[in-house]
Amino acid sequence: MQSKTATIEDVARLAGVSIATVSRALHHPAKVAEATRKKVLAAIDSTGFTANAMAQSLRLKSTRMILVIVPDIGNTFFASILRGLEAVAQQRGYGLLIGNSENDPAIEETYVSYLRSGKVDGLVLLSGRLPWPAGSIPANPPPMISVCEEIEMPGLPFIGIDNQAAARLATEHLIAAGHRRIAYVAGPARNILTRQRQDGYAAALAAAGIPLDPGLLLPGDFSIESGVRAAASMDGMEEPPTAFFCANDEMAIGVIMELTRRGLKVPEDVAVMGFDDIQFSSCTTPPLTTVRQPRREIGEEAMGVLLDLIETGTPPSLHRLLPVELVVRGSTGMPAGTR
Amino acid sequence: MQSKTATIEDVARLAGVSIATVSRALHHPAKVAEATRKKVLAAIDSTGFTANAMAQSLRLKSTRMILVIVPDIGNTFFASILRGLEAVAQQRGYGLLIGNSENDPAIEETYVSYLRSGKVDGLVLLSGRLPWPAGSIPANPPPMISVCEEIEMPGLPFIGIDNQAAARLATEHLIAAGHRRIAYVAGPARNILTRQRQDGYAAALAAAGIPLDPGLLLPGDFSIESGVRAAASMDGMEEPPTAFFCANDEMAIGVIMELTRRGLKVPEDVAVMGFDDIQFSSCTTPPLTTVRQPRREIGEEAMGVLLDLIETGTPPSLHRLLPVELVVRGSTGMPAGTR
DNA sequence: TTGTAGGCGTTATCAG
DNA sequence: CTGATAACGCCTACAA
Repeated sequence: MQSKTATIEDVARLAGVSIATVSRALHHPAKVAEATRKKVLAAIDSTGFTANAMAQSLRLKSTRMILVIVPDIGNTFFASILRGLEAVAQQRGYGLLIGNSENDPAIEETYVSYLRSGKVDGLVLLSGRLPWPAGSIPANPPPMISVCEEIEMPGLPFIGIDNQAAARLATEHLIAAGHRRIAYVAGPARNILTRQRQDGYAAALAAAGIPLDPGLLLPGDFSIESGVRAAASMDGMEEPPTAFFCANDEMAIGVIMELTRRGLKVPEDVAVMGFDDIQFSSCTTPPLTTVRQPRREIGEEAMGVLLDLIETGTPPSLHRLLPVELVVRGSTGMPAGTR
Repeated sequence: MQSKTATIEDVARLAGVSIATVSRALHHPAKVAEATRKKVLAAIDSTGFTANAMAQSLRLKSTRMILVIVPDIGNTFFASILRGLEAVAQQRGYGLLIGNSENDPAIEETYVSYLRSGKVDGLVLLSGRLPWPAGSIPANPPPMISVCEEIEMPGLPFIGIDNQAAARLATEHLIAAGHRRIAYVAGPARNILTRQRQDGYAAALAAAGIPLDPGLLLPGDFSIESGVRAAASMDGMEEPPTAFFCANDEMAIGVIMELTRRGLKVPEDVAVMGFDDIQFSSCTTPPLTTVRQPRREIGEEAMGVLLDLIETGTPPSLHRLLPVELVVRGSTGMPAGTR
């Protein structure tokens, strides 16, 4: 229709009112006579007018955009969380800016600039760390929340699960099935999830009176390949584990692959347990027993808290843990007798 | 430091110059005396000034933001494409707004409003369709490009692969291995990828003098479950296929799962071929033979073209196809003799 | 080389 | 109920 996009002025002219009235008709319908409102709406319709978002944001000092920093967009673990985040954002009239950081400081730098320049109103951190170089947190940080991977910072709200309790649950399942030599395949050493899950693993062992064998603490980095390596490390052991508890599903998948390659049967010879319940965990042979996090709910909850924070300004200082669920599939079972 | 974010005025005052000079020092350093530039930079430093992006965008009529509509954020297929898109966007000073549409018109509606309200400068379509209700394409559409799933619209540039040729390549690999009864597991009926890949499949069959058996055209929807169903449909057949060519990897994974569940060996009893080479395709038992798309390159190329279009305004009307690669892994092989 | 001033498109305040 | 009008923060002719 129009060759350039219409402005509020065009609408005003066509409707025969002032631009103030047009704006009011849109945002405070009650303050405008029904008849003029109709005229304005008609004019908007025929001009195809849409308010310029930049002008609005400048005036209102709010963009209704939330930045989500995710460490790896290719990790399906984050997809459901993003869906949850987006669902309530959309519902409350906010948009989501998904930023894939790849753990690259240069990229995080870019995203920080979005905050500082006012491109977004708030921040969701899925990356387990603040996007600022250590120690240089700004004096007045933007509204933000950390999700799943807790970030230690006073006043920073967090939504996730009780990783220690969940890991303990998982390990207990293995113990209940008769396993006593259970390996723990860890994530990156400094990762908080790794540490919390290892604590849960240790707690379950302790409660069952099983001494923790440091030789059964296997390094990993959350990748499939590191799972493969962990399983391969059985080679050097005089007393190999009868079960692997992996800090995430990807590594568990790697473990299963390598075990299978070596002709070991899962779960008859060795049991494998994952963590997270990503989509493909039900597609392995055998399907993976794991711990499911309520990812969508985590996302929904997190966005709710953040938007409350933005809109009301009340720092909630919240630390909310959602319940997990043990998903027993085929990769765990009775241990292969005594070995 | 400062309790409210500094504006250009604060910087100007501190540096003892006008705001115009500050702006110039930032954007046209050559037009400013070296000494004053230094003063300005120092003032910027000590105020912690960052230009307000909304004000800039309003003034410049450009947001340097690109919207990417992806149909399903949980589909790992898109991750590498997004990385490619992001890499060149970042490099050229643009940001990416990733919009997950879930094929939901209501959500697409939201994203369209981003375009109309000037929140973004351009659009990348990974969804295979325009985000406007049929027939209501705006008179002056924003700069955009379709990727992977071609959208038929005059003047709309496209970057992807030659799906027909790729599918033919895949099918020929199966034929070369001796298969003559090859099933095709399709995607959603109206999906263009499905049709193009089926054409390639049919062409390969025709070239080999193998009649196309319509009973071997199996419905699917790109999901793992539909792959399971496709494999299960062997039940009713008097002459079951000795190979499955699936229109994507997810369905191939489903096929392998169901085949295995039925006690059939892959590839000894039945061969399976996928399409896309998603991450987990190397983790199935056996690992999946498939066709790899150069996804990162596709993303990079697409963003390059789009930004050229935005910056120079020249409609390229481009239709660029990138080469694919046959990735032979364990799920294909010699057919089980004559059957 | 620098400063002045107009305007980008909105919204909200304040008179009428 | 409606209309001027002043910001919002920035960039860029134009003038000095």
